[in-house]
Amino acid sequence: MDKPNPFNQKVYLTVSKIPYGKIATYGQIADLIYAYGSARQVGWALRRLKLPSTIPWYRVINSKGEITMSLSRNGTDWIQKDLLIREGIKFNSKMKIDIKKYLWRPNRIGED
DNA sequence: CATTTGACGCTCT
DNA sequence: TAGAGCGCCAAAT
Repeated sequence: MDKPNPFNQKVYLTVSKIPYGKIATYGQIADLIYAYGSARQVGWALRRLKLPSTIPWYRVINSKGEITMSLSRNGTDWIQKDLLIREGIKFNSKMKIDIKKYLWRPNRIGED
């Protein structure tokens, strides 16, 4: 079975805080867990998730405001798109999200 | 142990 | 605005 890595746990914890209808980027998550520059490791952590999961993994996208499509994801990328649309997030003609509008802003003062 | 791969991201052209 | 190049770091081969 999977050994619980501290890094992964931090990723899952942070991702779990993303509110409904909002999104976060890989780099943002990495930054929040004090691992600036390790965006790829965030992706690696989410890849290890078994679906279905209680973690809103689908609310994490890349900095371009789009879902990272990859054959290695075995179709989970399209599932992600569907789930986001179900939360009211809109995609434009280029399959992109208005990141400025939906980006999650972690514990700001007076929030949370 | 060396090399490649990958759910990323910033910078330069 | 788009695309190419480079840096990043853990896991897989």
